[in-house]
Amino acid sequence: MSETLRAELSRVAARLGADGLDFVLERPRDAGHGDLATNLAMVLARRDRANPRKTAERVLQELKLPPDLIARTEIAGPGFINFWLAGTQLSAAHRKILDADKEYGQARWGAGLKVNVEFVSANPTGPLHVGHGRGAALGDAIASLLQWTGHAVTREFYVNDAGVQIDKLAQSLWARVRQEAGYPAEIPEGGYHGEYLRENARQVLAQEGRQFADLPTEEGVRRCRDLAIRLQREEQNRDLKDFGVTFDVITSEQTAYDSGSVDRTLALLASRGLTYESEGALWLRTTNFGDDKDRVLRKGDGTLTYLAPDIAYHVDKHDRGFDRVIDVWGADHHGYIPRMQAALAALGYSSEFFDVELVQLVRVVRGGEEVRMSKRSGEFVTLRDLYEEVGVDAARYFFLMTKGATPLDFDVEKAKKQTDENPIFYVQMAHARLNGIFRTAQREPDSVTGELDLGALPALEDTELLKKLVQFPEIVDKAAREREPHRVTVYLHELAGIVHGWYHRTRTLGEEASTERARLLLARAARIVLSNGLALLGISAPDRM
RNA sequence: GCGCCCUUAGCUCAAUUGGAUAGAGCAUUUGACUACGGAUCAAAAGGCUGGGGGUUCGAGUCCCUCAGGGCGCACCA
Repeated sequence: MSETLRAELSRVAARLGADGLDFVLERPRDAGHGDLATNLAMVLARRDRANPRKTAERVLQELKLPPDLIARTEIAGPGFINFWLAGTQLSAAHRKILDADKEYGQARWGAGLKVNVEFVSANPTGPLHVGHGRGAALGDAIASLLQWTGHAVTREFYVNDAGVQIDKLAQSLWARVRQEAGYPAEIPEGGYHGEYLRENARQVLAQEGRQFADLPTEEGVRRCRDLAIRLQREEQNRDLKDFGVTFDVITSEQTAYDSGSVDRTLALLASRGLTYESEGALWLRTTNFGDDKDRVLRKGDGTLTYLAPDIAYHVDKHDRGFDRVIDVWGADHHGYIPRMQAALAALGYSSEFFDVELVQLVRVVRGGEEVRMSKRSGEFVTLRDLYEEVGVDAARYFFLMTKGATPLDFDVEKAKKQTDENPIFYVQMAHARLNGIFRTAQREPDSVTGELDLGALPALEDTELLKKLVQFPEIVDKAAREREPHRVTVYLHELAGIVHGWYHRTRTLGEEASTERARLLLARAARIVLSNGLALLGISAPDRM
């Protein structure tokens, strides 16, 4: 509907001698300013150094609008032109909700684009903590948003199963195995002290037999390496699965070494003249591409830095045919972005290819006090601790309430409360209440069909609700473009507020037949939007609570 | 010292990416249950958007500057 209006406004702009003028047509913040508003007259007036309100009058004179599109216009404020949509537009929009049903809110503008969303990618050295949880909720929701807008999405997890931290892990597990078998042993310097490795050690002894602890150190550590990675990965996968997050592809750093992909990438960079030797190390000329210093790929001792396999990994994603690659990283890695961008630019990839979404730190708070320790990990609060206490729905909702770039205080007490202090119940209850209407009426929501008769909806609340529902696709669209799932969360909370108010002040069952039918149609549409929005965020929409 | 992010109501956060009178929830005060779920609703109060300057019809949003907080500044990952 807004496309028609936009086209007509462009035509008028051209006619007034301003072809291709950049103006905005948008839904005003304030409902009192109409359904759509444009600043066209103000932009025109600036160019002509004219009075914007006078210009607005001229625009309105030129504007030819079909009466079934726009019911009313006005000139307001400094020169805005406000439009009120005709009722036929609203009932048509309502029909779209029922027709699309579970797919309402989806769009196709991303069709043909292959997108890789890589998130969590925790080191396999311990349980996932709450920060990973935020990354998981955010990455999963971004992936869903991109799917909803037509993109072909792959959810990917990258395992750093090579490098020194894995050596430490192997040595730590081996030490725990020896301890469990009754031998004196110490966790090495910089090793992992968490309780979970004791559990793993017991598992290993149970699986492999007690004589495992008597292996020569070298062999014991070597076998502990594989065992530790496998056990940690299995646990992480369980934690994620129970959190409602699954991955399409899991890529291992070690595999990149083994397959020669790292060597090929180094050769590729060298063949393009992007590397040089200095002070015994191999450097990448990232400064030519916006980084503030060149970066080491191979250290003086002959081993590779983390950057080398990481570039290889992104080359691999490129070679797999992705048009866009989105990495969700912890904010503490932000300093790493320029060098990765520089490396990929050096390889000639489009600047649109690679993008990073940063997730800021999560502080877990209980009654105003920061919680630092988990019984399990001994160092940090695990993701599982968190969602087992507050529930998966509440955890995901809280993670998606704010944008990832702002630090988050996760208040455990608040998320647990089944009261009005907890926004997740507010939204879910709106859905459950709507369902309650159908339950009381003993009708399936899907059985209420037909055209929405606006004349049978006398209350202001009816129109307010309908207009809010119709905004949903726009919200999804924006959230997907900006990669900001919290826009959906905020919208759902607002919608829930409108649903509660509508429910409280109007009645459905027992009203005059035409009104009852119209309100049931409205309730069905609201139920669809709430349920779709929650589904998008990976949160359940209960029929009763 | 340099770089990035953040700073909005007492608290936790929004604000259609430069739009009109900066909005919600919680907390506070007041009111509403013989009606589809009161886990709700309605109302009041709460703001120099950290301070200062600039850009323009118009700034929470862009630029400069200062202050406070976080995170980076590796031949760690």
